[in-house]
Parts: sequence; C-alpha cells; structure tokens
Amino acid sequence: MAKLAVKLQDVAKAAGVSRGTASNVFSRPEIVREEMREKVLAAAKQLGYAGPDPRGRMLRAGKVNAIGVAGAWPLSYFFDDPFARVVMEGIGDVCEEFGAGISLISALDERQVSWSIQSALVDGFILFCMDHGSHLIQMTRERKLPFVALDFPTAEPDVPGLWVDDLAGARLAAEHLIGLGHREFAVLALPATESAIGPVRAERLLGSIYTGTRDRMRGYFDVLATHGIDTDQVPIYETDNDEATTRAGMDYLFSGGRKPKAILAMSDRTALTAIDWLTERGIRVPDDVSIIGFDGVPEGVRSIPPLTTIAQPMLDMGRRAARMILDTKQEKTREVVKLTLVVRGSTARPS
Amino acid sequence: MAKLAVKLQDVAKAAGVSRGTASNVFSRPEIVREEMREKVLAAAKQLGYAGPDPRGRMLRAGKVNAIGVAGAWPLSYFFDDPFARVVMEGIGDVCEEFGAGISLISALDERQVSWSIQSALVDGFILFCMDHGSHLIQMTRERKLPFVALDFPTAEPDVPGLWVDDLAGARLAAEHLIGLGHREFAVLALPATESAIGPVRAERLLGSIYTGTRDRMRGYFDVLATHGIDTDQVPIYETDNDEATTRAGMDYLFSGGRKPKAILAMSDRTALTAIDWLTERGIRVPDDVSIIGFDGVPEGVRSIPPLTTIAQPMLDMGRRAARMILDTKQEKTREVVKLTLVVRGSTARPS
DNA sequence: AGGACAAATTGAACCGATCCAAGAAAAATG
DNA sequence: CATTTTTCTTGGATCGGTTCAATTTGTCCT
Repeated sequence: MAKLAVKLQDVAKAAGVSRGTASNVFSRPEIVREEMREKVLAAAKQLGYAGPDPRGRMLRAGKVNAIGVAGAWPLSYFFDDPFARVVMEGIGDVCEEFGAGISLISALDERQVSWSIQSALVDGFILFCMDHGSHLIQMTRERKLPFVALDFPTAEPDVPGLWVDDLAGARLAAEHLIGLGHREFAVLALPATESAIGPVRAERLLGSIYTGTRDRMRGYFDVLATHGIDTDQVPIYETDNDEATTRAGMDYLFSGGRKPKAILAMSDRTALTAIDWLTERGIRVPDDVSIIGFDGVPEGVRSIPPLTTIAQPMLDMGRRAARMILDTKQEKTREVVKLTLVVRGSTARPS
Repeated sequence: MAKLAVKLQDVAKAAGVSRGTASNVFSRPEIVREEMREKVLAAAKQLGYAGPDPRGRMLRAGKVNAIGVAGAWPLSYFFDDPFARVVMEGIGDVCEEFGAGISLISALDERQVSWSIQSALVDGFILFCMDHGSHLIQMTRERKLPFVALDFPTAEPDVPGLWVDDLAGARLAAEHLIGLGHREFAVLALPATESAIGPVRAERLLGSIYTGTRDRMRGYFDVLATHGIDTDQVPIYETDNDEATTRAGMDYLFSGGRKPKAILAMSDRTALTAIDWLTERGIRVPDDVSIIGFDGVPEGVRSIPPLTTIAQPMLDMGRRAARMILDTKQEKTREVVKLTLVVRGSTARPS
C-alpha cells in the first residue's frame, strides 16, 4: 500500500539506458528507437513504475496547469452559494477548454489565507472578494502570480479585476418599479457592516464599507427621489442576507400601519425568502406586493412566482476571469460588467 | 508583469549567507540568529523575493497537501449537480480541517482522463464514479496514490470505496407506498444504457450495466411482487434523468386509460420534474398522486409539496471519503452506506 | 571501404527548494 | 587561557524529472 519509490532513474538503470532516454520514452516517445522504447517500457512495467511523477515534471516546466480560486469563506460555500456556483461553472468551462485544473482555496482566517495563498500550486488566482478582500489581494500580490479580483471594486487602480456596476443596476430596479406605477416602497438591505442590525436609516447604508451595499442603496434612492418620493418615509431593514434576518425584516416592514406595495431587495436570497413569507400569509405576489431581487440567481427562475431581478452575468464573469489567467495573450484589465433587468413574475402594477 | 526569477539562491547570495540559512529563515525562523534573519529578510525584500516557491518545497516534501476529486463529467457538474454538490461540501469540510486543498478534475473523455489523472498534483483521489468509472479506476490505480471510489459498486474487491445500498433503499421506497395502501404504480427510471429509450419493460432495467438502475428496479419490484401486485402491469418509463425526458415520461404514463396513483422515481430530479408536471395540470400531489424520489437532494425540502424520498447521506459520504484519503491512520475500506426513508409531503394514502 | 549526414543516445546542468552531517563561532566552564 | 558546550551556519545530497549540446551509432552514397 505504501507508495513505491521507483523513479525514472531506477527504470533507466534497469533498462540499461540513460535517464535522459528513459525520460524521452515517456514524454516524447517518437524520438526514441522502438527497440529502446520497448526495453524501457518493459523495465518500467516490471518495476511497477507509475510513470513520470508530475511533481518533478512540473518543477522543471514551471507550469502547474491549474488555477486557484480563493474566497474568504469555507470551501463548502463554493458548492452552496448560488452566485459562487454559477461563477465557478464559468471558470470550469474555460479551464476545461485550456485543459487546466481548478484548485479551491479557502481564505477564511488571515493566518490560513496567507499560508494557502503562498503554498497553492497554481499558475494564477481568481479572487472572490466580495468586499472583505483587501487583505486577500495583498497576499496574492506578494505571490507574484497573475490574478484577477472578482467583485472587488477597490480603489487601487492596478488590481486587475471584474466587477459589476451596482449603482446602475440598482437604478434599473427602482426605475422598473416606478415605471409600473409604484409609490409605496420598502428596502430589504444587505449588511452595512460586519453584521446587520435591523431597521436602519439610509445614511447608515450609504456609508457602508461594502460598496455593493452602498451603491445599491444609492441607486435605489436616487431614482425614488427623482420621482418625487419622500425617501425618508421609505422603511429600510438591514438583513444578514439569510433567511432568519430576512423574515425578521418582513415582520418589521409589514407591522406598521402603512404596508409597502413594492419591495426592493438587495439580493435574490432575501427576495426569495420575502416571497415565501408573503405567500405563507396569503399576501399575493405580485398582485398585492411586487418584489424585485438582485443577482439573478438560478433559483429565481423556478420560484413561484418567478423572480424579477437585476441579473449579474455570472457565467460570463467566471469565464472572463478564467480567461484572463489562462490566456496569456489576453491582457489583464479592470472591467466593469453591466447588469441587466430581468422581468419575470414577481412585479406588476400596484392594485 | 513577468514573474521575476528571484530564487532562494539569489537571496542567499545577496545577503551573504548560504542557501541553507536562507531557507531556514523562511521555514524555521526560530533557529537562525536574529541578526542573520534580518539581513536575509532585507535582501529578500530588496530583491522582491516572493517567498519560497511551493513547487520546490513540495518536491522535497513529497506531499502536495491537496486531494483530487475526479468525475466523469464536465467540471461545471461539480457546481451544478445537487448530489455532487453536497458530497463536495462534505469533502470541503474535511479538507479544511486538515488544511488541504481540493483539485477538481474532469475525466470526460478517455484521453483527457488519463492525462489529468496522471498529472494532477494531489496526494490522493476521490473518484466520483457513478458506474461508468471502471476505466477511471484503472487509471487511478496506475498512479499509485491512495484513492476512494464513490458510488462505484464494482465487483473488484480491492477497490476501497463507499457506496449506497440501492437495493435496500428501493425496497424502503416501495414499502412506504405499499404501507400507505397504494396499488397502482408507475416507475420513472434512470437510464439502463448510455441513453434512455422511453417506455420499457423491467427486464431491460434489471439487466442494466448501471448497478444503481438495476438495484433500484429490483428493490421496487421485489416489494411490489411480494405484496401481490402484478408487476407486468406496472408501466415503466426510462428517462435520462433530465427535465425533457421526464416530462415525456409523464406524458406517457398519464396518457393511458389507467392512470397511476403512486410514482416510484429513481431520482429526486425526475421526481421534482414530475411534481411540476402534475401541478401544472391541476393534479394534486399527494392527494391525487403520490410520488417518492431517490437521493435526498436539498431542493426536495423546499419543493411544493416537499418531496418524500430515499436519502443518501451525501454530506457524510463526502466527509468519510475525504477522511480516508487525508487521515493516513484511517484504513481504506469498502463500506456500504445506509439509505434512509425521509417522509415529507409528496406521499399520502390514495384517495 | 571511406566519408557525409541523419538519427539516436548520453550525461551534465537545471528547476527551487529542504535536510542533515559536519564544521565554525560563540558562550560557558574549569 | 584552554576546553567543553551550545548554538549557528555551511555545503553537499536529495526530491523526480526535463532539456540540450555533445557524442555515438546508423544509414546512405560513391
């Protein structure tokens, strides 16, 4: 069961040839005479040689043929989070095309991050930042391998990356509802700081450390204000983007005397939970209340009703990021990707 | 932008120390005198040394600290398929615990497989076989690294692996429906060969090359026959485990004069599609028709109605497989894992 | 047979580090 | 001050291959 330590050297000796020839037998068989080749192959078989060890080959070649994907979350998130999953699919497509592998890296705590990043056997990194990532970026830069940041709209201008235009996206969402004739809004927000605190005022979100939260908030209220809505009267509930806090948020938003007829949710996850909450209480979506999400998660297609949302081109983002790393000809740049309004069944004119 | 070729050697020279000392500065800083250490660190910084290259370290150490997960499907499947995803979460948990990375390997076509398997930089493999995998196993064995096969109930006794008891699981499903009083069955089957062909007789499935298909079929009919049901009269439709063929199957099953009141679906995926199909036609589940799935996919919890199913302990399987590879103390064995009946809302007494 | 040219083989250098026995320097002891 | 310890440092060996210039072998032609 223990791994046999048969190496190329041994095979060569057994076959009575030089190491160089033995190497050629495996990596460029066409240049060695058939007779020799067979002798070496026979020796290899007899010794139980498993073929050239990729470690040695790789050290020489300098290429690993794999790309590392790091995110500041547990590994399981890659398979669990709808956003991450679709991006990963895109990355997978391109890796396949280039014959490269994917290494998943968890960058949860700082200590571990720096170690994982420093010791990952990859040719480049895709960083899933989601805002918290400046430390991640710092570490990665020190590794001196190509990398691309995803969704990290950092101020540093020399970080190659891809991110979405949250501001424009949020505007799209608000304009859609306004266009339908809505006037009574509520916002289900993402956290402004480490963890959410419940009912809040817009100012808190506008000053958020997370650009996503900040820009989406701004986009919403810009549009509402432009259309003469008193944004001070629009209730906002800050969620942790999970089911529990979203439900608490819905309890809050619908507890007052004036109930909203249009909900701007900063994520599909909260939007979908909100739909569940409403449906359970017999409030019809979109007849009684319209909801628009944000992200364009696949679940939104199959929900009842299907979710109207602002879609991020996740698959495409994954593909582009992977290309930036694998396609060496391609330049690594900072690109802003456009969000699109996807109208499905969760929004309608107010009754 | 090009990677600087600064190596330990250069740093050592610049700092005026030996390579050995320079190495120690990075990997065992405590054994080198502070003065030296600073000198080396300064030189490293000045030269822009990115720290010890993991490739060199790894070659020496002989360990890569990563585990390869290979499946006979596109990489995107890892993030798309509900079953694979949950197993991956389990694998991820354990990898995190051991500080190991995950490398995803696509083993789609033969040529590519052998290359990927042979050149993957990993300490061991988890093979997602799903029946097609004997070639995959062969290749992996040649690599002489530890590996575990998942769901590959191969006859070869010396392949360490984990697989489910499909036969017992299928019995559980059939017994559940019989227990509720059902007598009018239909089966939504998985493919018996490369691709499904529509309405079939049990014999075809019982002779399937896929043990999953075969054993599930056998489990169902064993129980039905035991309870005096004429299995020849039970319609069976072979699907490709996707939406299109499942819908075609439903069309078929409900086109005849005698409509089934209980559906045995060999996968949750088909079961969920079947529920959609029925609901769209105003046929109530479970009031008019009961459905039981197979797999225990997460989506089943949130479907309407929630899906009664035979659950595979996917998370646990992933965890155990990963442990077999990473925990060197642990023996690699062949283990059969138990399936459990999870009763949710898609089954009820016949009306 | 001799010479020219092509094809196959060799052996050393290299990829980038870690490890370890042995030697050197510093500190402690008599 | 000489001697013994203790603490660092050194250089060579090693991990497992690939590559390439130089050399050997083989083929072909006259």
